[in-house]
Parts: sequence; structure tokens; C-alpha cells
Amino acid sequence: MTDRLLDIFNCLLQRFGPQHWWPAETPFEVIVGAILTQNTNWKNVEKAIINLRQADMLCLHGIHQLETGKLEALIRPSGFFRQKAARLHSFIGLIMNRFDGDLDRLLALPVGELRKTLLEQPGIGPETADSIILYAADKPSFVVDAYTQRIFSRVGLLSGRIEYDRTRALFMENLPRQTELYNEYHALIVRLAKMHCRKRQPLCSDCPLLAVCKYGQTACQGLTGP
DNA sequence: GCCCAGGTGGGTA
DNA sequence: TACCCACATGGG
Repeated sequence: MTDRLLDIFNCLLQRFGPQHWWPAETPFEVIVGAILTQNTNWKNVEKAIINLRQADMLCLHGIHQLETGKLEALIRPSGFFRQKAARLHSFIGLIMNRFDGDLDRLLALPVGELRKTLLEQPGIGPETADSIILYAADKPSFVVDAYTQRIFSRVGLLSGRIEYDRTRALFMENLPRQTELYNEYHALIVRLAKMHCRKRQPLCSDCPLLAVCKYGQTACQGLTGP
């Protein structure tokens, strides 16, 4: 299993190269982006991030002091703005109340404890929690998204019920616990998925997996199927 | 006008 | 457990 997972990883890396995720300046910005991008196109998230930056509010204390209505107005382009404003304020409340306003103290927790703490916060589910651990705390926690589940089911590496934690375990139990590897792997899967989304083709002719490894055809079907 | 995007949580059976 | 639905904007 380890060899198969690394085989696919190398195919993607060879085709696309390093993705240099997460596209953010600081750990705090990673967290803001992770919440804002829930069920939302990243382009829309970027608009909200730009609004926050231009208002000089893209920081812990900035958002903390911002009235809910004003925060909602700034992040409106990212959609679900009422929910997301509440989630941002709630998350910052955690840092203020339990970590003395010091984000680094939260991120310094051991992975298991950090993940548990994150999952207890309203609006932080498994994907958002793992994104924060991997891309903000720089610790190994594999990020699973809908595409990951579909691709790896279709190529036959996942069987039975498709569940977040089972998919995550497939990677974490079969790959070395390396932050950089998890980082690139998830980013490359998203990169592959975006290529298919743009083209909207049932099967692609230039899929990197199709070109360089035996999983190509089924992976492509996995991307576009139900 | 319709579909989708780097999800989450509450309700119901 | 397994669905169903609300949440909302912007691009193709």
C-alpha cells in the first residue's frame, strides 16, 4: 500500500511540481483562510482576505475587536458570511480565553491534543482541523477532501464505507509521518481536481496519472463520477 | 438560470 | 447510522 500511495504521489509531483501550499503569509492567515474556504471557491476567499487586509484587520486582535456586522461585510464575498463571521469570532475567543491571546501556544500542542481542541470548536470539522494542523501548525495530519475520497475509492485503495477518518488513516498508516509529504500530497490532489473541474471532461487525455502511471484511467473516472 | 466550490452542524427517522 | 437541509457568494 505504501508503494502505491507513493507511486501516485510521484506521478503528480512529476507532472505538476511542488505546489508551495498554503497560500498565506502567516499561521493566522492560514486559519482564516481555512474557515473562509469551507464549501467555497478559493477565488472568493481571496476577495474576503483582501478586504480584511485592506481594512488592516487581518490579525488576531483586529478581528477580535471588529463588530460582527463589520466582519460580515468584509468577508461577504466568501459566502456563508454570517456563519463564518461567528466561527472566526468563536475561534479567536478560544485563543483569547484559553491561550492568553497567543496563537503559538495553541499550535504548540501535540497533534492529538491540538486536533481534539480544534474539533471541539463550532464550525471546525475534520477537514478544517487537519488543514490548520498541517498548514498553520506545520505538523503531520493528513488533509482529506471530497476529491481524495473519490479518487482513492475509484482506484481501489479504499473499499467499503467512505468516511473521513478511514480515508485519513489510509494515508497516515501507510506513509511516513512527514509534514512536507502530507502538505504536497494534499495540494497535488487539489491541483489535479482543479484541472478536471476546469475542463469538465468525463475522461481526460492529458491527465498526469494517465500519462505516467497505471492508475490514470480509474483516477480520472474517480474525479468526475458521482 | 443552473451548477459548483479546498464543509459543518442540526434535525429527523 | 443515514439522509436531508440550511448556510450564500461569485464564476463559468
